Amino acid sequence: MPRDLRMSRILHVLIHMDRHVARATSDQIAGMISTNPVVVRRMMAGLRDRGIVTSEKGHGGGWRLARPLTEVTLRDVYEAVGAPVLFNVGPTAEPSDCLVEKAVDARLDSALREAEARLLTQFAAIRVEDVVQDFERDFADHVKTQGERRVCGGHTPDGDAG
Amino acid sequence: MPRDLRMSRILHVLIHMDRHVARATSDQIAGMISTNPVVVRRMMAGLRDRGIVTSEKGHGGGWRLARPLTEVTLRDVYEAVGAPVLFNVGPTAEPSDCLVEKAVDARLDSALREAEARLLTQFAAIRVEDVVQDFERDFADHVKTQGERRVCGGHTPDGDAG
DNA sequence: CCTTTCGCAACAGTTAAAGTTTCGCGCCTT
DNA sequence: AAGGCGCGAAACTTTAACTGTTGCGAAAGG
Repeated sequence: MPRDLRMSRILHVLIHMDRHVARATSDQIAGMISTNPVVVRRMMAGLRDRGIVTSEKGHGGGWRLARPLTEVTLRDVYEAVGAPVLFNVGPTAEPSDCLVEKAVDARLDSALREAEARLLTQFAAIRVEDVVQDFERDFADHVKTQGERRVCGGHTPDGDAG
Repeated sequence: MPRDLRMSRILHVLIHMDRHVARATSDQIAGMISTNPVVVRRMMAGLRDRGIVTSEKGHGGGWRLARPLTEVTLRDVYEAVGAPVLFNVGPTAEPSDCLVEKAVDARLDSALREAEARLLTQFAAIRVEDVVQDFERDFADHVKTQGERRVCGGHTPDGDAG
């Protein structure tokens, strides 16, 4: 159970916006992911800087998708939150004079860099729209077996339910 | 949160013990990795439980390797420190009722699990002895180009220089 | 008996994300 | 033009895990 939840939360938000609420205020978004509007603005700022969403102030303001989710990959989202360190483990931060430590850290670094490169490649290959497809399949099954049309937090797939 | 340095530090220690100091007290080991003996004992406890090292109390006590480094892999070390969470990013810890969140977390989980499995497989394929080989090659170069025989922290490759 | 050395418990320090509070500043409505 | 809405940003506190530190107990040996 890792710590940095921003990717998960942002994907959650982007999909809700695409499917259910074209425009959403930070307050409404905060409701979707059970947090508060300041945290939302902090997360969304990176997306705005990368042209994934836009923000508007004042009455009728809030957040909108700036491009379709077919043109946003998980890697875009990862970078939009500042490309945080992926691994919780790793070699010592600063190089040492000790040749033993150098050899150890070189090995660890090599393994971790390869794993990181692979993971980022995989992130780049997954469009947010692919996750939407996953959701739609799950949702169809859910409706069929349980007759329940609500998704979560009062939102339905056909419109904003506040 | 700072990165988890235990694997790096333990590998450093194991190699020094194998090459330079057959027996070492927690105090001496703490000197090798610039920390204090309590941290050392905490790290080494897992290795002892897994039969990688042994500890003895009292005069002449301390730590010893219990088996050759050809029989210890990076994965053994990883598990000896409690198999900490590898990734710093990931989905929300607890499953949600929201189908969107479920779809998001399933995708992230899938990508991360695959990356984790690959990394652990790679750790399992690297014996600590392989890192010793890396070190010996580097050390030979070092002696050739700089004529310096010290490794670090006052230890030489031929014996304990406490 | 006394020193050495590990074993263990308890607590403070560090770091980055998450959560909160409180401003200011545009923008739309009236 | 006034007022409320909503983002922007700064300044905290909280959280979680490893790390660092102190103190006491127990075992081993001279």
